[in-house]
Amino acid sequence: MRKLDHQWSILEYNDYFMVKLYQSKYNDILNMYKGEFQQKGIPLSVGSFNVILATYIMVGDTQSAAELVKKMVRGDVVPSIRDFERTMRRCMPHNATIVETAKALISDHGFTTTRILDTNLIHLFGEKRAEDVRRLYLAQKSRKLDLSTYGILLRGFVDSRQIKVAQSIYEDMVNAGVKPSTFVCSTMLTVFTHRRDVASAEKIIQETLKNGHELDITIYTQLIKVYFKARQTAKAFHVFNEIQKSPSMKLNDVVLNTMIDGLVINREMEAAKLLYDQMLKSSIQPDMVTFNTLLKGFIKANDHASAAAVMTDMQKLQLNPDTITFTTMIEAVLSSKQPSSAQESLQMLTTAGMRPNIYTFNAMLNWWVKAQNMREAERTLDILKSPPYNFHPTVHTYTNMLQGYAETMDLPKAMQTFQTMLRSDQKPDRAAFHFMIVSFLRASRLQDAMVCVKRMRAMDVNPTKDTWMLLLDECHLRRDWVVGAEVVQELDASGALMALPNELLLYVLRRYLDLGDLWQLLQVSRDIRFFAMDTIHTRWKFEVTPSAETTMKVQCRAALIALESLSCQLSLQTRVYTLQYPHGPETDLMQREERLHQRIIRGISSYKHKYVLIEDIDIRNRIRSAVDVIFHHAVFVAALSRSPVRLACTHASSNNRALAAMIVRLLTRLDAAFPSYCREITYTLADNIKAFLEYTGYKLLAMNQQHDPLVLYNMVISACFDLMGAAFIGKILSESHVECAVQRTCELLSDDHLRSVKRALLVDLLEGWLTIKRGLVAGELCRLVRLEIDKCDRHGYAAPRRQLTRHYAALIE
DNA sequence: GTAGGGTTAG
Repeated sequence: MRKLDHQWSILEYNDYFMVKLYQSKYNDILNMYKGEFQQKGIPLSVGSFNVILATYIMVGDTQSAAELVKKMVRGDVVPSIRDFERTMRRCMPHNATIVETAKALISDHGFTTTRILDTNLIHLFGEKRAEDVRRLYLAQKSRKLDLSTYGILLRGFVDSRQIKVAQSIYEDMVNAGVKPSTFVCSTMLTVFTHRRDVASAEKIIQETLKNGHELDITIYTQLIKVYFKARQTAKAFHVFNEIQKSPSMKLNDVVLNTMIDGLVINREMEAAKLLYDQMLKSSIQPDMVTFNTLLKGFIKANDHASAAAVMTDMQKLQLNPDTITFTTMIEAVLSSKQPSSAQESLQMLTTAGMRPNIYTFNAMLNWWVKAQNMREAERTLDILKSPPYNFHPTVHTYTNMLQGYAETMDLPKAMQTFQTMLRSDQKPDRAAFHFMIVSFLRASRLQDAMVCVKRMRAMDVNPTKDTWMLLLDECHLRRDWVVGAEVVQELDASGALMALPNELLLYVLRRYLDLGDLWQLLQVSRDIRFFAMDTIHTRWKFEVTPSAETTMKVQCRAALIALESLSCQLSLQTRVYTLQYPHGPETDLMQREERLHQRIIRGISSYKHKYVLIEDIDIRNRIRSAVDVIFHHAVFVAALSRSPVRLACTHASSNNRALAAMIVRLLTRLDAAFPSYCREITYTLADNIKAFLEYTGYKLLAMNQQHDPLVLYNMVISACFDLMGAAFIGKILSESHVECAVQRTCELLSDDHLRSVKRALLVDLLEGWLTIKRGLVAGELCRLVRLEIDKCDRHGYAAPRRQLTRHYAALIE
């Protein structure tokens, strides 16, 4: 192998080491290295370094391995993870663990040197191994890195489209007190442009200037772009003027193209054309970028004459349309030519001498998707994947397909595409997940859509407000509160709830959540307590902040909210089951109801006044306050919970009556719980009804006839009437109490335009409550009510008779 | 190691 008198070059030593390593002859390697190699003072090369390091690892001499790496801190050879892996692929292709060990050694002992760290990062980014870098970074994160290292990291992640990671590394950099260079500034401007974050862009510009760096025209160009993207045209023009005024900068084609594109983005085609005309007359002539930008704008604005004029100008300058031109125009071209197949549409390109790239294919594919022709979209996908193109589908390719399958409701294909996407190592982005979610929702698979959301969030991809909205709307539509609660939970956990625009937050709270849910939120989520309280305040108009005076009321309110939801379940089940309580599935509900009654009773009686003598008075007052709250809840709060939509459905009035019955059961229970305060509840209730009717009178006086707020108003009065009827059946109110109220109501509603309301109320009272129970003596009252109904009829009203239900009388007892 | 144009929901 070795010729006499021939001095080996480093390459020959390399070969020797590598062959020996392949043969696992570690001693030969070490003898040669420690002997002849070092005696002759031959400088280590990358290749031999890798072999020696591998040898130390193989013989278990970690100490020497670490020393070797540390020795490299001074010198020209850089220990590189990438290079080590390359050597190992040749020498030890079957050893899977050695690379990991070497990686750890290099990063532990080498990365303290900026030069070694930087080179490794550049190597890894060069191989598109951003994920590896991210893991390495997390290990280094705790210490302050060199400015150059930050620069490489930021640029690497921006180039691999990991904008979020770049942004968080920049935050680390700022926190470590490292000031930006122009390179970092430029890199971060791309991030801020992407995010439309003007404030951060301006801040980093100031920081860089403060650091004594001179900002060149490239940075200013980027700044122009940020402003345009963030819809701040005036500021963009300001920078443009600064460039023109500055003696150190010279206006060029890139700046002008950026300006034109910015105007196009902002749909300012007049201004864009003006700039373009000036350009034609100036020494800076338009180029392909200029033409493609203008074409995009005119096509988007549906100005085909101007687009054609641009094409003519292009020819005059002897420039030919390129692939980008074609991609820009492809939608317009295909729509006018209406090809019948993928093959045909491709032909149109190739005969024009175009060689499509992946962008072109994606645009073409998307045209078929939009035409809802998935067969041809699939064919396009096949063509782009096969020879002679052999393109790899991108996220956009898959996402376009997903959109098509979502719209054509082809869930199996959508799921299949999603799987293919994951297998091909393409990370689904928010749009991909969005269409998967749409696919599931269209197939009525809310639960699976939810799984998607969770998976999405686990991958650190956040849905936009539109995706959240879609999910919420679907839950709302299907009245699926179980999944709905999960959505709100995820929304809350994602931190997006508070970041949502107020409009959406209030939508969630007002339209989506019931009073019961809001009540939960008061206790569960501190962040949204303020909003929940405000919503309860403005929509349901009652106090929720506990204080010395209100604690009992707030507790009472909580129990009432729970009772309300109980009564809904009850009325649903009584339709199917028995009229009497103690059998069947009702029993459990009744026990829960009893527990809630107990809570209210305890709330009233647990209070001990410090002056024993007046305790008596306090309990009386507290019973009165409790009944006030109960009345308010039954008439105002519950009435507002019944939306007009709910009222229109058949079960609505049955729900209302169930609630009235439930309230009267509670009052009866209270009556029994405080026997020494005989009739206190009756008096308070009667007082409340009286006050309510007076209030109603004033309301009616103030009300504008044209506005007709009676829809809602009618619900409030009818809630009071239901309560009154139920209380009469439950013997909380006497015949004379009801009679007074009826008389007063008839006076209030004597106007012609209110007659229909009046009649409906009276009929409901008579047929829904007064006459449903045998043996109930209400002769006078019934006569009065019938008389009033007759009066209405004589004025020309004959409403259809209602079906009677006798369930509710049974429910009160 | 720095700047400009083409593909995706709502």
